Amino acid sequence: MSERTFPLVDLAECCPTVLGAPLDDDEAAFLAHGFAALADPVRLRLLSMIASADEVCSCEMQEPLGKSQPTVSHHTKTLAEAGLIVGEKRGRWVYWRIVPERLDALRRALVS
Amino acid sequence: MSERTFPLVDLAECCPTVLGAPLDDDEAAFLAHGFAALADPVRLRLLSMIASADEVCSCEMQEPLGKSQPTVSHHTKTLAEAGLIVGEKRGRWVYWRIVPERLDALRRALVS
DNA sequence: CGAATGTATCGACGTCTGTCAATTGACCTC
DNA sequence: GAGGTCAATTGACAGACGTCGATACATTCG
Repeated sequence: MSERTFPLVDLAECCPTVLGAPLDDDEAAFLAHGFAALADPVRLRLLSMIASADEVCSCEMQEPLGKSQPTVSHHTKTLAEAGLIVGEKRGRWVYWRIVPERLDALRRALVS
Repeated sequence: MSERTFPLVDLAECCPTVLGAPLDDDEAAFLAHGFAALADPVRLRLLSMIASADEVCSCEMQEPLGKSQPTVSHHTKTLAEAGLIVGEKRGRWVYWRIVPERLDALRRALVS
């Protein structure tokens, strides 16, 4: 392989990280739960739609995803339980937003 | 199996990101496959052990993980197929190393 | 009130996944 | 070669997961 520079300093300050020291059981389970929420194409598309629009109603996502209403509801629940999104009910609708801190924590876990 | 090459430069600059614009099906599937490899506590501990020691023999990981030899082999295969680690056979042993570029690509997909 | 609409839950189904015992394969050493 | 050691594969099994139709729950509007 060609040369590679290691940006060691950066943001490796807090939080459990995969690549620093060996993880214990609890840290591994916590991170695995987060990554499991990202391990499905439909959920990733859901997440990207929400992130791109800042706030999205469930009813807006069903059609572009090509999935049934129960399926969309199931996936939003999974993402919410993983702490990646939060929903707010206004009237008959539920509006979802990204939780940037949680995504950041997962991202930082992968810092080299 | 058609071989597809990813130049390092492209990996460093391009690549799908979850939070920028809505993902299409292919991008979502590609990322989901990567995150799925991270979605298991045993695999995360495996990965962190390899990353911490730079190079690790399979035989060294079986005991601290408390898993059977076939199970460890199964997980290393999963990680390798996701492109996160590579193995080199030397004599009777297989030594595993991290593939930083692949982890970086997944990490960058989560950039806000 | 009752009808309509958006969401969540339930039940069922097929598929995927994690696990291990048993076996096979590769390699080393005597 | 024979026997020993490490890794990969196979087969089997239980549990988790993605999906959808049907249904129940909430809220708004006549």
